[in-house]
This record gives sequence, structure tokens and C-alpha cells, in this order.
Amino acid sequence: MTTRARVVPRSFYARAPDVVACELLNKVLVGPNGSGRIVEVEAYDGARDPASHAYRGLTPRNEVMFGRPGHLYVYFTYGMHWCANAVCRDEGVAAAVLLRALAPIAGVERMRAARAQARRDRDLCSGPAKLCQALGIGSTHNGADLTRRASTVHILDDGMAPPRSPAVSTRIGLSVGVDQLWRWYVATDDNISRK
DNA sequence: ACCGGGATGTTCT
DNA sequence: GAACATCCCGGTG
Repeated sequence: MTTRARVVPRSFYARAPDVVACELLNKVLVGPNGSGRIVEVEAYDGARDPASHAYRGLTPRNEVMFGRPGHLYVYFTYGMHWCANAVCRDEGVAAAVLLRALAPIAGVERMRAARAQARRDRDLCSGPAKLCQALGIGSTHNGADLTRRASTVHILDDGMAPPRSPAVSTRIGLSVGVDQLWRWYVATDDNISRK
């Protein structure tokens, strides 16, 4: 990482989640344990998306999704896993991008310690709950401001452009909204949760 | 490689 | 009481 890396500004996030998702590819997520390049994402659009946590309106859990763009929405699922999203669109409109996989950059030793089960380094961040465990992201980071370098969790642009033609697929692990092609990933990367 | 089941607890019906 | 934006392990081929 060079000094030319800068935080992604709030205006970037204040757009539709499918647009934000595509452009988050190849940006850098920084967390407590290190950093990684974002290589897989999914879009969730509360207003018209039955798979979105915000589809049925505001609740204590999804409150952050309704807030300002550029913040982190962290939720707990399956009794043991944390997952992290970048909040999109204007305040009052719920939308988010689920961060699904990273290519590790810095702090790999700490990530290995945080994910002792991982047999290979490509298993460290190859899933939405894996990357949170690897980077040390949890409930205390819900609502974190991703646009501030001082924030424990933030996102940097180090100059690498998003892929011109990312791979596209349906989203993973859903029982509704299964037909939307709202998953994007860097086709050539080894750290993808699933082909 | 692929597939099936269990872990584990919050959230919402 | 069911569902859940998941992961891991142990089976089989």
C-alpha cells in the first residue's frame, strides 16, 4: 500500500447498490487485523428486494442500513457468524453491498491466527463470515464510518481500477430474490467463495 | 471433487 | 417455532 491510497468518499456510496458493488471490486478493506482487496460483492436493495434485511422495514438490527451511506452494517447470522456490508443510497433509503471475499494484503499472520481452521491462505477471506473473522470485524464495528481513515474499519482506493468486465451471478445462500444477477466477482482471483 | 448434516443463537412470525 | 445474506467436517466416488 502506498501513500497515494485515499479513503473512498461518501459520494461514492450514495448511489444504487449494484453500481456501488461493481465499483467496490479492487478497492481495499482495512480492519483491525489487516487489509485485503475486495474481490467479491453482492447488492441488496431494500425497497424492491425481498432478500434484503430491510425489505420489511426498519428494525433495531437493520437500522444502520437506513442511515447515511458510507457506513458499515454488521449483522450476526447462523448463531455464530458476522457479516459486513457497505451502506449505500441516501439517508432514509436502505441499501447495502455485502462484502463476500478479499484477497489478503497486510496482516496475514494475524488473519491466520484469527482463523486457525483455514488450511490455506486462500481460505482466510473467501466468504462473508470468513473475512470478518480474519480481519477481526464484529458487532462493535456496526455503524463504523468507512470514509474516515481514523475509523477502525475503512475502505481505500489505492489506484487499482475495478475490472472492466467482472464475473456476474445470482446471489448465494438465499431462498427469495434468487433470480437477480446481483453478485459480482473478480473472475481470475483465487479467493472467491464459490465459482 | 461433491454432497449432507450439525453447530449455534438472534430475529422475527 | 422457524428462518437464517454461513462454515466446517466427514462421508463417498
